[in-house]
Amino acid sequence: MMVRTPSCDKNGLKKGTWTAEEDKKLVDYITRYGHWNWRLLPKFAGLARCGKSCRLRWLNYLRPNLKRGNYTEEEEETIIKLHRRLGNRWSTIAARMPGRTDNEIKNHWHTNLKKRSQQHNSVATESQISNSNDQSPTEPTEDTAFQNFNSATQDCSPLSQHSSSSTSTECTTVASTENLLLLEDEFAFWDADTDLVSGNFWLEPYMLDISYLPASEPEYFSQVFDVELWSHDT
DNA sequence: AAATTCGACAACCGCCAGATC
DNA sequence: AGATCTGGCGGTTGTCGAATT
Repeated sequence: MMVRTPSCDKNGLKKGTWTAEEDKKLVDYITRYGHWNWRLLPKFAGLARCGKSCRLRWLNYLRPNLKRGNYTEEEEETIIKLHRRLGNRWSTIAARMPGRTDNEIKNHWHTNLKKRSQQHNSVATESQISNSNDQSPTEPTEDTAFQNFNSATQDCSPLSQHSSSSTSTECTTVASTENLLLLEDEFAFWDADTDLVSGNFWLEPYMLDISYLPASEPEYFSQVFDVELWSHDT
């Protein structure tokens, strides 16, 4: 749908929009051999693309079981909530939302949810100001608890992509017992539906789920990919 | 009806961390 | 130990169609 002007980089590699033919080559190759090396993959797959471009195309568009668009209220609330806690850690947020990519979530955030979140925040701030005299300063809210966790573990948390060289021992020292208890509470939900993350979804990497596609799209996919498509009943 | 603005999102870019040589 | 390679991430851009003026 989004069409970028086709162009080539200095190495003669193609840039811009992927064609159906390129998609087919990429899917065919990965379905058969997997993605063992993104840099070399395009050469073996017969694509005049850089590895990064192939990787991105696969992860954000061609990978099986991706949902596309049509965010539910629940999903949007989840994104807003997670963003409030995690900030712009899109990949971490995406990991909590099976079928959604970090890129898609990021886009949806910037085009839809940011405004909504800001509105929510301004309302929340107003009510906080009006209630500030009533609230005990020692009583952590859901969000402050998370901030405590973040500040205590920001250099060593697996959630932090920019981890430093701090050792786990140092991190344990920094994170107070209180914070760790809060952490347990905060991330209780993290395990609540791990089967979504660690279960069939990830164990069936090459099962193409087309249940989310409009009626016309399975035909396109089966033509383009020349692979057997099926949706699973859950 | 034409021009302009806006919303959507695929894709690129540069940076970083970890792995490997 | 240092250099290089690779994968991954978040920020940003570019282009389209839709909506508005």
